[in-house]
Order: sequence, then structure tokens, then C-alpha cells
Amino acid sequence: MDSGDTSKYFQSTCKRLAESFFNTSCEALAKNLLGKVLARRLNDGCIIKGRIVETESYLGGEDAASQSYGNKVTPRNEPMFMSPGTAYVYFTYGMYHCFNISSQGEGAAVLLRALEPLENLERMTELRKRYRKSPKTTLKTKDLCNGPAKLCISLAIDIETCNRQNLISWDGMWLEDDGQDDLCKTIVAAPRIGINCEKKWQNKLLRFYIHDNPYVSKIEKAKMEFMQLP
DNA sequence: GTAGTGATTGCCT
DNA sequence: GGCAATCACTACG
Repeated sequence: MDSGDTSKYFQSTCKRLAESFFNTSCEALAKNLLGKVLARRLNDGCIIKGRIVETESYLGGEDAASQSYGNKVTPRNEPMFMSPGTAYVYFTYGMYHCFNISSQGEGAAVLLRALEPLENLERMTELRKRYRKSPKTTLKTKDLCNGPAKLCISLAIDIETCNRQNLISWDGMWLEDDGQDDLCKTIVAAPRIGINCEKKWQNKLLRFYIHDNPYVSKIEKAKMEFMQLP
């Protein structure tokens, strides 16, 4: 679809999230993103969608686990300091990508950790299988996007095309409210995964996920803290 | 089902 | 030079 069709599409069928949604504190954005829909339009026009079920907050500044700790700006983490709603995609472990969305606050961003696949699951499966050694291994729906690097592969999120893009205006990726997130009001707060820093920050409950949702990457066995959203 | 481990490279000190 | 906001594979129960 051309750009005229794209804007018509947004007006008629989507409730695309606007600047005001992202211009809030990092923790609030991480919680508010739960239940919202992430949409990605590929070069061939195929639109892939998934519902966000798990996020993590990286506060910047004082947060020892954040890449922007100490308000340190580098060429890599610069999108964390850009306007709320900016995509920050980075490369990690020599082979994977992680996808973040900047929020209000200097160097603050939300990491997307897991999605419930909603549309074009065949395409997600195809993209994921290309990354594997044995393409014959079967992929269950729940394994398509249950991890920060997996969802990047499934939605073809990479640095070249997605980093620094504005999710409020770019037509390659955006967020929607489909009105179905009232089913997701009970959320769990837990420590963030895969970080290694001073314990004070390692233990903070800055990871959020939808309670009892099968698409979450990792379920806490203990230390659960529930919250009800209004 | 879970535990242990190798893969692989750009970024930052 | 060290290491990373991870994943897939293997082995084992």
C-alpha cells in the first residue's frame, strides 16, 4: 500500500497509539504496553501482529542495569535518549537483537520481552526457521515470540531498518489498542532477566508480565508480586 | 520437563 | 580484551 492508503488504513481500522501514550514514565509505559498490539509491516506489505505480554523497564541514570547508566550517551544507546516512542534496537550476544521503546526520562526505555502471536504466524515461523540449524524442528505458536530476541526474528526487527524509527509516525512499525486488553489487568512484577549488576538494581521488580499468560518467556516460581491495573 | 553449554561479533574500556 | 537486557541444542530423568 502507498502512503495515502497507509494513512487511510490507520484512520479507518486502527487505533494507533499516539505520542501521549509513550510520553510517560518508563515503569508506567512498561505496564501500559501489556495487552497492546505491536504491528510490523514488511517490505512486501505483509503485516505481522502480536500482543505484548511481557516487558522490562530500564530507567537510565541511576539504574545500574541500564545501558544508559550514569546518563552515558554512546553511539549505540543514543535512541534511548530520543523522544518518547523511538525504537531502540541493539545487537547482543554476537547474534541476536533486542527491541526497546524509549519513554519519558533521560535514557529510559522499555524492553519488549514476549508477544502473543496474532497475525501472519506462517511468516513468523518462516523467519524463525531460517535462524535454526535443523529447520525440521517444529515450532509451537507459543515459542515464536517468547523472548526478546525471538520476537525480533519473528517480526524481522533489525538495526538497519528499525533502529531510531519513530513508532508514532513510521509506517514500518506501530502500536495499536484493539480494545481487548481489559482481559489483561492482573500483572506480575518480577526481577529483570539476564542482568548482572549491583543487587539493589538486580532485585528491583522492573519486569512486568500478564498473569497466567502462556506466551510469557519465563514464569516466576516465587517472589511474585501482583498488581491490578485500573 | 530442566540443566548445562557453545555459538558469535560489535561495542566500550 | 572482555563481555553482553539470548537462544538452541544436547543430555538426562
